[in-house]
Amino acid sequence: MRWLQALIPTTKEDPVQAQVLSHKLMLRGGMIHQLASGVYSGLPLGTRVLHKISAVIREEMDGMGGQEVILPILQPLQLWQQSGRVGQYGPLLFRMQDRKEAAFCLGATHEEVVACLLRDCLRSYRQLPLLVYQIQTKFRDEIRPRFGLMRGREFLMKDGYSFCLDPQQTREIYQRVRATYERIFARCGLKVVVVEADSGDMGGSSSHEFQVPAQAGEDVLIHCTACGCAVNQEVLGELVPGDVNQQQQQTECPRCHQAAVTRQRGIEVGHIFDLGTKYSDAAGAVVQDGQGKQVPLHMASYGIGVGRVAAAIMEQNGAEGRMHWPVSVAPFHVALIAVGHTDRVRQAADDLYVALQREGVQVLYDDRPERLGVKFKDADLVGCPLRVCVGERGLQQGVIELQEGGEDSSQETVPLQSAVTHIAGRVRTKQAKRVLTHFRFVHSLGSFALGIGGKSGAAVQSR
RNA sequence: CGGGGUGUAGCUCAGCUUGGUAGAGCGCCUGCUUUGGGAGCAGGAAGUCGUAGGUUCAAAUCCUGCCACCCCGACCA
Repeated sequence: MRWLQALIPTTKEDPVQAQVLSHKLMLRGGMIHQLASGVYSGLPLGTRVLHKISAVIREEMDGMGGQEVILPILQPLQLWQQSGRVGQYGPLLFRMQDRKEAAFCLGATHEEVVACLLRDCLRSYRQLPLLVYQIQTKFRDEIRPRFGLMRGREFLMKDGYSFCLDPQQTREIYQRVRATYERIFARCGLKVVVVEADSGDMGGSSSHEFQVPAQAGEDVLIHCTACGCAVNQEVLGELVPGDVNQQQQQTECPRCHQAAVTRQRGIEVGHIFDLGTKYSDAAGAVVQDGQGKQVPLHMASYGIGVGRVAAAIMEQNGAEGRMHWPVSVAPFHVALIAVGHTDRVRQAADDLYVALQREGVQVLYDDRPERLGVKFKDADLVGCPLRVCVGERGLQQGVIELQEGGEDSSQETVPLQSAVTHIAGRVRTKQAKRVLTHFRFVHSLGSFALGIGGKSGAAVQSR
């Protein structure tokens, strides 16, 4: 993308509305634009990041046998009445009526909808375990939207739902999704901790949150080095005394009562729930098992806040006026900067821009007639993993300059002739590192869960 | 929903106390000079002062209602 004509409205100053780092960076970097409280437009850069994160999620979910679907955003309110969630969840729902004055709401989550879907469309227990997911905008009339994409009233979420024959099968899938989630976040360059959580209005027996430790986090995480428990403070039903902002301070563990508790703030980027049969019962979602008996489907649900992941990455990898994206989710691989305005520089930069793209490298080419300082400051904000400068000074020696993202990375020179292969190679290496760390293979859910290939039906029956 | 705060140009703000009909910096447009970390000079475009009403000869300024946004609490991906 050529910067001159791109919609990237960077700003020199922090917008007043933003308090936390990720929000400031997103606004200053021209990634998002606020329309109303908790409602944002995604500008080209922000949209690209959300797409990249979504792509990682899709790869991993598909890789473990998940099937992507698109569930309706427009939902009959009646569904929520049947599941009994209008009560607690009610105020969070955006409601509306159709022309016949029938009550509808916008999808805040899809347990009800997907339970109905499976009730009608599941043909045989042989299809189980089944995992469907979608990546879609969710609507919640939050009491207090804040911090940009961290808590919006309209936000992009990946929600997944598994259906099993029994609790045991659900536990297996649950554990596998948990492992998949850890891979997803690792590929996004995030350090996460998994904590026990409160399942809240969602219902069900057990739930875990994926928390990114960060000052800007809205949750407080408790970790006990003695008993090993890691929980969200809200689970304990009591406040652990002391100052959250003093990480080193150790207090008594509410579980094992040893003074070995550390606490930190966290951003909840994912949450998984073992739901039992709550929604299946409400929807009448049953299946005939191997003995011909009607049994309710056992359900679990799995969420990831896509925008929140982006915000969390920025909290972890950003600084004032500066971002550094991991290649996997960066808006562009390379920021290409034309230094100076001579014909020779322009020609060389133009050529490099075209050649790199031909090699599959995603390039943000700053071709604006701006001064260098302006281009560098903006490049700092956008935070591409690699920065390439083409300038008169280098061209005289037949080289361009290459720099890794990040604050104090050193600069190296690369001969112009080998620049394309060198840069493309560097991008591939950075990507490969992640792929190798997270090696995986595609297989069906059933065969994995049962530890054998093929005859999943028979195996379920023998259980 | 309770408590606090803010609404004036695309952005950050001054002007309001003491009413007299709107300003600065940044950004944007034109020209010249600059050009290796947010340039200089000259010229220019841009605002129903959140909104509705009231007081007044006269309201950005005083009064009342409403709305929006931000911050602190409950909520969540």
